[in-house]
Amino acid sequence: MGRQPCCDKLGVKKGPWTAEEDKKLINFILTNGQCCWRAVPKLAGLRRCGKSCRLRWTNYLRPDLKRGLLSEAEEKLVIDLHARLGNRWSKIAARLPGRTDNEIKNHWNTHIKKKLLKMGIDPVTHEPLNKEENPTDQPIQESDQNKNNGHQQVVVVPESTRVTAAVTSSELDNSSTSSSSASSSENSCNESNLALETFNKNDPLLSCLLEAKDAPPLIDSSWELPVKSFDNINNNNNITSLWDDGSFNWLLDCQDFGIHDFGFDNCFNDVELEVFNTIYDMENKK
DNA sequence: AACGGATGCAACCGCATGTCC
DNA sequence: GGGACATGCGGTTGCATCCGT
Repeated sequence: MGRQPCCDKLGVKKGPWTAEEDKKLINFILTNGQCCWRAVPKLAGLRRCGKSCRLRWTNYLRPDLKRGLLSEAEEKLVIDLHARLGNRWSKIAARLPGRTDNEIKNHWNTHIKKKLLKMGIDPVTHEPLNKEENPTDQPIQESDQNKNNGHQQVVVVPESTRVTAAVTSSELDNSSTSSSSASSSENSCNESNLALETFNKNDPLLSCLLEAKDAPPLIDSSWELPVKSFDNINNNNNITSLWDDGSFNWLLDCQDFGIHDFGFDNCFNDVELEVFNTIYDMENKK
């Protein structure tokens, strides 16, 4: 007996999501929370596979997602983590708050890989492509099998780049298991700072990258809540001008999300929540 | 302006893993 | 312990957009 398909293939829609479908999914999850993805399409009135709903939510609709290209700092962190973890994108994503495994995977394949190759660095081994043999710095193959739940994956790390500071691969694994969900973004934010601080500057690749002058701040300014904007609203009650000057573009990025589900309602007072709802309505009417 | 190749990203697929009974 | 099912993960694909000719 073969395994049942995750959903009834007949009558299941595929391809890009429409705004209407997004709205249904968001409404459902905001009302009911995330549970039992298999049942979500039916309950939400969607002709989609549960898997597809989960993917759409985690990769696109989730409110805590950052948008736009990865910053220099994030890119460096991805490279560092990839050197230690290999293609374990979800583990890597867990260290970058607001980023999804899919996003990082795509960014790696489309940007970072090419950048590394251009720099003469093998994106798989993180070693120089035409590296001369150096007996004092032989790469050490760290079998990752135990940490990787049986995956036959070997991360090749040169001895000079092995972690001597606070974060080790096993620690990464341990922490990521506890911070793999969106709900732990605060923790993972701190952890990503920690991981960045622990870059081993002896790594030829990392030291090269770290030499870049004027690196942007680790925390993307767009990630901060526009507290000033809320002050203006409280004082002036002028929502439209605030919207026009871009103060609330971050809300557009978040689309229409579940502030209650994510504890954001603890961050906002009643006026702010009202503003949020007004903006949401305005955007829907556009 | 039109065409074709390159690029980037959202979404799908199949397998692995976790959990429940 | 093992089967069934739900969820998670990573590789891959398809398509829209960009860009050069």
